[in-house]
Amino acid sequence: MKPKKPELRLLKTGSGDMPVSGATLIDVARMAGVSPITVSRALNQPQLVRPNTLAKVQAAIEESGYVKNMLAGGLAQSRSKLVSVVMPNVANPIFADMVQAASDTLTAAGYQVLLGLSGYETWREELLVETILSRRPDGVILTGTLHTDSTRHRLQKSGIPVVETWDMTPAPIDMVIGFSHEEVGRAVAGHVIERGYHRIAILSMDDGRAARRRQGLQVALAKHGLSVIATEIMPGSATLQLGRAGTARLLDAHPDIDVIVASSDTLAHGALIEAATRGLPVPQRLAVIGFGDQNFAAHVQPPLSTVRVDGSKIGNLAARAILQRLDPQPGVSIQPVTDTGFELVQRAST
Amino acid sequence: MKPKKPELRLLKTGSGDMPVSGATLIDVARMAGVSPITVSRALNQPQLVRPNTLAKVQAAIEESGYVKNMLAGGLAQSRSKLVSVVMPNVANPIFADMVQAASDTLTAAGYQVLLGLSGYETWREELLVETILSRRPDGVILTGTLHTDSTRHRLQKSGIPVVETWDMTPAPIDMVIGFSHEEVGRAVAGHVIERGYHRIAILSMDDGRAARRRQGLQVALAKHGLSVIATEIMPGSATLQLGRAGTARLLDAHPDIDVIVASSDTLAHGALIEAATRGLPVPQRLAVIGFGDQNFAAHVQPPLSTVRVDGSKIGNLAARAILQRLDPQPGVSIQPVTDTGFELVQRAST
DNA sequence: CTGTTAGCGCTTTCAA
DNA sequence: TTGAAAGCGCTAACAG
Repeated sequence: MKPKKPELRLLKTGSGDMPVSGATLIDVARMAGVSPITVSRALNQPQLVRPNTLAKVQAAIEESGYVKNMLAGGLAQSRSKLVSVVMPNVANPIFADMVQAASDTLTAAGYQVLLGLSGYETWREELLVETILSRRPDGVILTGTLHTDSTRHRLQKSGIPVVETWDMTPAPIDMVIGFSHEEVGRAVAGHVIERGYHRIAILSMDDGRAARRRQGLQVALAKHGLSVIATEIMPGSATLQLGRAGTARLLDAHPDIDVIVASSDTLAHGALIEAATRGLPVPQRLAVIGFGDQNFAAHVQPPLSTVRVDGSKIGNLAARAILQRLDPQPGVSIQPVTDTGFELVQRAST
Repeated sequence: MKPKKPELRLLKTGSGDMPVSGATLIDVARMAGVSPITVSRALNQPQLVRPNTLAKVQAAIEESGYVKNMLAGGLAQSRSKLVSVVMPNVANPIFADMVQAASDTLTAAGYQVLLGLSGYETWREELLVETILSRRPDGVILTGTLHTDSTRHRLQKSGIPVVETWDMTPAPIDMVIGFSHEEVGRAVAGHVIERGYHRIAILSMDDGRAARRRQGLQVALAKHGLSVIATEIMPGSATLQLGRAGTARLLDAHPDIDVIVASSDTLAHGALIEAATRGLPVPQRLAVIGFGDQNFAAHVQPPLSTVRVDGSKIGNLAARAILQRLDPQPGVSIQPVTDTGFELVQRAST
């Protein structure tokens, strides 16, 4: 057992040498001739510190190259200023839009984004969420409303604000910002029926939300005595190639298909290319309907009909919902459960 | 001054009640009838703990719903298990590919990604890097090699591994994984010259790396007595619309342009659409060259020539470079400075 | 294999 | 307006 000399550390750390690696708040305090807590205040609540003192502290900070340690700060305050955004991947532009918007909004409010890419399996998400919670984020934004029980419980017990996105659910973990995928399917069905298509095919990714849209579509079609004549479910993540390949398979098996309902604009775009290659006029001979739309559908050739959803809007709303919970702004109000809506965008002649 | 009773806290925290919010390591320790450090070991170095003890600890963890606190752990160990990935945005697919790959690699190694979206101005990046450093990440992956002096110094002083990406530089902060944009420009020039194009236009974003490519292109062209007859620099971030609009401006002013060199595939795609709208056969009447390529160029109609770079590869290499520094693997070796190369992909007839 | 002690760097009471 | 003391929850460094 050695002698207890707390001052010893101070002397060691601050010895006249260069500030080799990291200056601490205590170092800054000593340089400025004030107590550590004063430096802390100068940093976090400058209005509580006399301008004179403030100046001394700031000089010391400059000179020492001090960088705040949020690990220590977060531990002491139980506030990490971290918000985690969890989604399957960032390759899909609608997710990229979501993180981008969430990040912008959160950064502006002094938070940082802990990125969690979960893939499409809930057990992966479960592992990820556990790791994420160990960082004590101040909020979590999830994609979708389908999670393991364990994920739901852990998040609920954590007591931090949680937003589920891109979908609706009667039993949210906490807050929800999304829309009904079944309803999207129904809307597409309405459009298909109205246009009089009969030979309907689905080109879709292996993804739960896409499945819900297919479901909504098929149920609504059935009510009108229509059914889907072929379905192609692609594994992995959507690419133009997959869209082409899937379309080729569909058309090879059923040359008389008159409309392809794709689960994403990327697949739909692939379908357009395949159609062009085969010399099938779109939409006269073969109509193609997409989903997603990054102001995209109207600009490819030929233009697509698509269901337009706005990842930026969802990301922004989700971030604002979290922020509103963290420090409530009297003026602002965000519905805990919000339907951001979707929009069926038709090309002139589809 | 109150009596010092450290035991008091223990009694308070662990009072027979429900584990209301967060159980701590100490709570778990008491439940398992061991010391805190044993729990810590059970979690981090299970092989050092007798199976019997381990079981008791695990039971206690289950029962208490304990979640590790990495803020505390990180503070104690000075290792946050966090790596920050900084890039202008995540909307550009090549950047999305980069984060995705970096995240995959880092997650597999037990690290998490702190996302930093910096925009295209170095002063924004500077602010961001400062905030990021306050989280004490174990590594930082930057985009580009153009940074403020302050950014460079702070990072260098921090002593953590840093990788700059997407570019080469004679004076790296630490490590570099990228390629020369001037050289890309030169390669494009070679292609243009070889094909005999004379009426050369540039369609580009307002971005430093794009500028370097333009520079390389123009210098190389000049050596062959060629010059660019028109340049359109678009603000903001690349979209199909911008590509169309820019192309329209170029063609309106110079109807005889025979090749457009675009700074991204998105812009190039926009150019294709505009060309199609005007009935200009590509590439017979107007050739279009892109940059980026997410296996994209070959699949749009008509196909593009493009300079292919691989965001995934860069992200993966960058992550591995960081990891290799954090705990060196004898077998593995990654060049501190690596040229990932690029590839000029030609369509058959361009 | 397990425990004791002493912090990591910051912020929270309270007090001055 | 400033300071002293006591922790936040965890782990390193030694013991035993």
